[in-house]
Amino acid sequence: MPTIREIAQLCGVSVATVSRVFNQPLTVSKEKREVVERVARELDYRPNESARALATKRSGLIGLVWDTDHRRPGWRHPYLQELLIGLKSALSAHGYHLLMLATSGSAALRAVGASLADPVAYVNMTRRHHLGGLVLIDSGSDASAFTAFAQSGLPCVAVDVDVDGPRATYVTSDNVGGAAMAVRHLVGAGHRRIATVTGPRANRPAVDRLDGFRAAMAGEGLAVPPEYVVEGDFYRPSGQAAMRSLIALPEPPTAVFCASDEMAVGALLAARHAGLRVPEELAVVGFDDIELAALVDPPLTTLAQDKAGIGVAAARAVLTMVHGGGTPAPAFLPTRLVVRSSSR
Amino acid sequence: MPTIREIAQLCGVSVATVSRVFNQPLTVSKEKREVVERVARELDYRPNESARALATKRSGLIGLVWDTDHRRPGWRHPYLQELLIGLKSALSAHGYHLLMLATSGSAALRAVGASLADPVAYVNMTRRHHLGGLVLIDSGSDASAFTAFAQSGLPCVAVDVDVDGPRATYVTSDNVGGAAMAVRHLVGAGHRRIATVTGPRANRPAVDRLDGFRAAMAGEGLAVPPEYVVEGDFYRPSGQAAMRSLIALPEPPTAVFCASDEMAVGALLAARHAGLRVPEELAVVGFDDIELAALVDPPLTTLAQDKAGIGVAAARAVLTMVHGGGTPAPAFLPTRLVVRSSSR
DNA sequence: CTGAAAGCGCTTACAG
DNA sequence: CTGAAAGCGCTTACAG
Repeated sequence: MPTIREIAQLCGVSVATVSRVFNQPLTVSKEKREVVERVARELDYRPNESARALATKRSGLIGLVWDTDHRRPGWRHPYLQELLIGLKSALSAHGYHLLMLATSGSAALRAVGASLADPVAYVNMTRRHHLGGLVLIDSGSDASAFTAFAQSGLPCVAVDVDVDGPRATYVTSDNVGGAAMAVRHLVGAGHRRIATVTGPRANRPAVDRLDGFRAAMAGEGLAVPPEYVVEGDFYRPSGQAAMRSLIALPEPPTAVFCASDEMAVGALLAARHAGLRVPEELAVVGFDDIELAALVDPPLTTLAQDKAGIGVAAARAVLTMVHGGGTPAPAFLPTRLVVRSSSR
Repeated sequence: MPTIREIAQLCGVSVATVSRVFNQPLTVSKEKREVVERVARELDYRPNESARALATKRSGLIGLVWDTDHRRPGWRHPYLQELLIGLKSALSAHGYHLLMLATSGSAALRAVGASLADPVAYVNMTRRHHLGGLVLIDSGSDASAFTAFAQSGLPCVAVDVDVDGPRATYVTSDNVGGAAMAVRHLVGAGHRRIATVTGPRANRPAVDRLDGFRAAMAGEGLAVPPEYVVEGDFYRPSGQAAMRSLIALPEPPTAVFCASDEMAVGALLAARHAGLRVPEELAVVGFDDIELAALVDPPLTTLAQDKAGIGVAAARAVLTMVHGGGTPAPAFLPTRLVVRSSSR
């Protein structure tokens, strides 16, 4: 690969001039600029990014923190692929690459004193590699660690976790609004006894969906008896168990809003086992709109999240901070009610 | 962040000695080494990776090529998440990070003359960032471009695409063996009229699955009439269409082996629409073992790929080359027959 | 075993 | 507008 020196020699100018042509082209005379540009093109010159990062203390990289291989092996992000597509596309459009940071739980890092999901380790990597900022994806157990990142002062944006810090923000769906839409949809279909299966209490989207559910029920003048609120963990078995307990109630609900599609599928299974027809005897509404939602029997009514849009919004937020545009407010992306056959 | 100079001053040694403590510890006297190590720990010293990469021409990064946002927007990798988990874990274990390279179709890169999926652009990025090597994931249309990478001489390993080059290899499932298992399973269940829905002709796994199918059928002494081989594109609609045409045959098959679970689900739908009972009147076997396979009705018999294992194998292969261990032979990971209710 | 020095390839005040 | 020079933080022959 040619270097800036070779270009300079071939053009009969100094390396400073060559550098300027790429970084502040307007400060170079038209003639010299054109010569340099032509020669650079002919030699297919590309700046060495390591040298660049060393000199400027900036790299064209954004870090991605996504812990994978410990503690919750079964954990599966409901829409990681779409999220990555949105994130990567939006970052690419601005010439940034995405660096998936090695899990801090790795042997190599543990050797230097880092513990699992250790924010310090990630913050160090960020500095060592001159990353512009960090995107944090919760892998089901690191939410608390995220707070520590957020306070590091590095630009960071979390997905589906609310963090707070000088240069920290987050992106999530409008979970409150989505849950409210679910309630209004069910009420509109004539339901009055509506239960909900929530996500974990510690999870922000779970809390918001419950809040939205409660607020909308109150708005409709409907009561929510305590036994109509069952906590799940977002996974299918918990939805199935929750539904089983709801069905066993003296006065079971006629409709249930599940805080995730996985749990809604579990609810569908429980209904089938109990011999309940869906939607005639039980209406079910989920949240996420995962691929499976359209394929189960009956197809699931759900609140679709703008999965790729969340990735795009996260990318925009980091880039805004990287470019000195201040810390953006948290973004709440609208959800969309997709009515299928599991409710009416 | 402290630098090597500060450590050196505090310890009263030269920067060379400090550097050696981290890179060739045995060449430093025990006393000095221990002092340096202690001070480094106290200051939480971490080497600046940009400086390191500049000096050594090596970075602790492996590049990932996965084009996302063009030409085939609907394309979905059947097991990207598991693949990434395997890849990242195995890389992490050796202290390497994974750099998701910006899509070369981005405006920024196009501006410098790179076209879509342009191997040259990726090869350049690899050099500019001193990446150790490249992992290539086919996004449905880039297989041909992969050949160009492979010939660049950079260490690269492709997933599910056969590439050939001085430092290129690939990882895939034992597709031939998997298809053969499917055939033997169906024959064992008493079927003799067995059809197959293949993937695209240009796709290596598709070709291998067809070869395995044919070989096993021959081995069982069974004929494969030409109309029993229908080409699909791995997606559901194509499986559904293919099954429809098979059902319409004067002598329809009693069993079908689909080269992907998505197509098998399509086949299931076609069978349902035609009023055929599965598995009584038609047995269906898929390939992949995606999450959906266990959840459709009836649950799908399929050949499970070792998804994370493929990622791990890819990681091992690049690292072997990075560490000068030569070019590993292509790896064919075993598949596992998972018998569910769609066949018997 | 250790240090002085050159070098990796680029950027950016500082003079002119 | 342009160049000489210092500097980013590290590594590695080369002497000793």
